[in-house]
Amino acid sequence: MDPAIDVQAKLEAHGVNPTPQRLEIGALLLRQPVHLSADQILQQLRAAGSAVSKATVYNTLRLFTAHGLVREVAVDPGRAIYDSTTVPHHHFYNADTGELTDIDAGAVGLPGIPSLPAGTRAESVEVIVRLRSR
Amino acid sequence: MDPAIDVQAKLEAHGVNPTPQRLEIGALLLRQPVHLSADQILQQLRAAGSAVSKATVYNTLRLFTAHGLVREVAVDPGRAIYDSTTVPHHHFYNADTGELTDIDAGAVGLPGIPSLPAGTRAESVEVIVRLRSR
DNA sequence: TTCTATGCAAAGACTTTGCATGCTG
DNA sequence: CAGCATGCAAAGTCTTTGCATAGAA
Repeated sequence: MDPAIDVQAKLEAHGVNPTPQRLEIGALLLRQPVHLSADQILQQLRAAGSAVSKATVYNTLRLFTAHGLVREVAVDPGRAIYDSTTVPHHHFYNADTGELTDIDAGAVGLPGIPSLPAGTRAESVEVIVRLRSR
Repeated sequence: MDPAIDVQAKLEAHGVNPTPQRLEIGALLLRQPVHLSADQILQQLRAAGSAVSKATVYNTLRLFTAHGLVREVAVDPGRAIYDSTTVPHHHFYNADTGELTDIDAGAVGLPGIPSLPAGTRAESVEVIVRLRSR
């Protein structure tokens, strides 16, 4: 059972055409829970000898996000982090190391979100606990 | 009681030298609770006839943040929003309009943040409720 | 062959850096 | 006069766009 099959099936299940570049990027993101920036993905591709362009990495990440294969995490204005865990959950963010750690949604109670502004619906509730190394 | 005095006093209380440019930027940010991006601040300065450069706006915002006069809110990777309310609180973020609204910290219960990773201390806990227009 | 989808070079947006200028002791 | 603080032009960094290419009908 070639693990590449998993990635291909996952792309197809989400309506994404499995091109070679998307399979390469998907292999890095979709086989295990990871938090990666676009640049980290590009580094890993280069290290593995791949020649996928930077623009294609960005476009692919945008496509994956639009199709629900990954989630964008906003912790640092200035670079997006992509999270391959798509079920609702929260994050520790260590501002000193840049390290991002998952917090299970069940571990955080969230009673009493106030009523939403008129004409809107809630799309997600995200808790970020910012840390500093001690 | 010239309101400009307020801004000057506030800068001095936080150890920031009140230069003309900083007073101009402070007047936009520090007199009332606002959420502004660097670009919005630049627009407002230009509209008021000011000639402060873009770089100075960015540098000043960084300085204000370092001295606790404003807080950076990470909602959109790609542009920072500066919040003149520095006491702990949370946010609604309308991804369609870009609008950011405060949620009082008392309105959201947050029982059970799991124990922190070893060697770290929590700096802040931020809840972001993402909205879409309906 | 025409039409659509794909991938990347080049362009754009946002932010930081390095240095010229002017002020302080 | 030496040294430091300040503000901005220019140089990054990160991301998106537009078009050439390749593939499908």
